[in-house]
Amino acid sequence: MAYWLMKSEPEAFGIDALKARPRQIEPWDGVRNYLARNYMRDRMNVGDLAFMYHSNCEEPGIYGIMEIATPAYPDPSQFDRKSKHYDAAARPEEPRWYLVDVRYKRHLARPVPLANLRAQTERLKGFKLLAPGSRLSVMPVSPEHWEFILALEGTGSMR
DNA sequence: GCCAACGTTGGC
DNA sequence: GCCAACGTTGGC
Repeated sequence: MAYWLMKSEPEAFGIDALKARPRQIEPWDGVRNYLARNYMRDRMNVGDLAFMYHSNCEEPGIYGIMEIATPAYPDPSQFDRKSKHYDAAARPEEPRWYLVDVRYKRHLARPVPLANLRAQTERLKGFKLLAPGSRLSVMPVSPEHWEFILALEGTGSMR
């Protein structure tokens, strides 16, 4: 089993919205970055776990845990002219963008803010989220980093 | 194939 | 709202 981190803007779709879905499942659509796509399409498996990271908000950080609920399949929004994720270059017989469905697992008891992650330069060495200028919206998390971040969950502010 | 221009991301 | 970093586009 592998671990992941997936970013979302909570104003658009956050952990609360995922929990509120009827089956607590949602397609993770709109990813338009090739590396992020490749992670979903080629390396994710059903049952993998992912942190939900909230970006572009008052307190960026990790807020919840999701489970990968489906294998990757073509993102329907690429073919939808009315979608803001529409891609005129994508054709059904040759899809360009893929997604997975995610299922709500739980909220973190206490969110782990980005600032707290940044303070852990030693233990989180190599974590892609903390790489300068990193904007990847889907990235792998090593088992060691996953466990360490979960250990931060209950600790509140690290300051 | 280079690279400048452009659009987007996302912390602050 | 600012702006730095990054990915993509398109002219040449």
